[in-house]
Amino acid sequence: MLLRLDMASRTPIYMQIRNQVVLGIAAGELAPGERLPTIRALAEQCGVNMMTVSKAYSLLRQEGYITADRRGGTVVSGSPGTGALSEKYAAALKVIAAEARLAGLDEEEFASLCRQAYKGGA
Amino acid sequence: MLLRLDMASRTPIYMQIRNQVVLGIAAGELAPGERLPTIRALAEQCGVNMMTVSKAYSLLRQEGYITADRRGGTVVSGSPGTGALSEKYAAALKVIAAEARLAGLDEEEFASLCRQAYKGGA
Amino acid sequence: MLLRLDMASRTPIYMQIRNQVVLGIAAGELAPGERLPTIRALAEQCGVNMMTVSKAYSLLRQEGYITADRRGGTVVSGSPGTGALSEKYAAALKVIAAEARLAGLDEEEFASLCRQAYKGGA
Amino acid sequence: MLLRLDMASRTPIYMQIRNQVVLGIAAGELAPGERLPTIRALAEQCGVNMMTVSKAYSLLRQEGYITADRRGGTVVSGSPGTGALSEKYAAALKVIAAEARLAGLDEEEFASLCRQAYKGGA
DNA sequence: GTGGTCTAGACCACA
DNA sequence: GTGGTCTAGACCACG
Repeated sequence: MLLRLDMASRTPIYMQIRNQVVLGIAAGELAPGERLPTIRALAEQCGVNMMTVSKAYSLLRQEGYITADRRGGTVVSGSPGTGALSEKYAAALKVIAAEARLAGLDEEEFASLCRQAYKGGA
Repeated sequence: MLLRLDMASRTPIYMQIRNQVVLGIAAGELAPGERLPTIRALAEQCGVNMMTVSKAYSLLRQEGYITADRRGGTVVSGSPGTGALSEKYAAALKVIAAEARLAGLDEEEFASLCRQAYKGGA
Repeated sequence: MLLRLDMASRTPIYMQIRNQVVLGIAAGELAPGERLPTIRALAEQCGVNMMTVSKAYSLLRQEGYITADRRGGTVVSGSPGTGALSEKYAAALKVIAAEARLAGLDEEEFASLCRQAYKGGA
Repeated sequence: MLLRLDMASRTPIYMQIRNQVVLGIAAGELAPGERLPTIRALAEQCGVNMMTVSKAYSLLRQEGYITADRRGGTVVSGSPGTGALSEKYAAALKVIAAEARLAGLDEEEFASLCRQAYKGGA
């Protein structure tokens, strides 16, 4: 599990970390129960401040993707799955679909792209 | 074409305006050649600062969705269509797909959701 | 709305701020739609760091008690009310009830104390 | 008397142990004079560090809920009962009452909830 | 050694 | 001028 951060991106670093952890979990690289790197270790590895990593972990914890075990360490939590995409992501998906339509993709091409994105996390 | 802005959202207002214009174009509510409201009019209608609308228009112009009219107005441009989703949106789609997977949706359900989002802009 | 912080308490400062804002809203001192002090102002007034106040506001926002208006400022949100006490607080209430019982209070005395606490926020 | 510890909770483990002992005493499951498990036994049973259990016992002793037995054991002490809720818990109760009010509960509903919490420890 | 909290600065996007 | 983000330190509670 190696993180790639783009310091020039307008996406906040803590959100980039959060996104890549989510991608890692979805891809199975991070199995439920597996331990994440410590805040300090990840901060050093990425060359960012501890608080930035801490913020990412806090967000992930709040979203239920990970849990902080009081005995030390942070582990991936076996997420139950609500069975539905959150409203926020559904709205984002609509915008992306509009972009795709205006880029000239037809419904099949877009659906294929989406399947590919889904499979990417396998 | 009525804009719905959420002042409490974390998405910047200018981006909300931009997104809704893109959605409007994709849905055919805004046809190529059609004239957009003036910055002043839209700002008043939405109750936001003119600078905010200006920023949205600048972004849309820069992305090629609209073009400055000869007489100072702004019109929807006939989109060329590159035939591919921009890298930025492809990355966002991957994250959304991961969210969907972790929410418990299988590939078919996600693809169906994507088709729906695409059709929504019809 | 004046905040009283106890720097010696083991309750984190950001949580003290959060609690007092909740108490203020419940007491009607902070009406829905009313604007909260800016992070900077409150930080200076309380003699704490901006980030500490920011953390308290973030928590309150996440809990739905306040909303950050993008046009600047933070306002009290008219909370809908779920109609039930969260599990976390229900558990805390059980512990308090046990403490009361062991302190020698009977059911009536405890209920009276609870009513008083409820009315205190009127 | 079986303890249920949540390693993912933000409440420290030693405090969870302390709280459950208090709940156990209030509920009568632990009678005055009754002997508590040894630190070592409880630590093994719960899968936590001995120091953690020791900390909980120290706190309970300091609060007067338990006393050190002559031969090294620990027994539940006959609680004197001060007749009043400690200031700390009164403050916590106020916050909970505020939460309840904002959750939409009226005074009766809250009082009923409190009686229930009190009776729960019967 | 872990995460949690806090400080005293700073820069930036947004409006 | 607002909140959001980040840094480079530090101390503390917990286990």
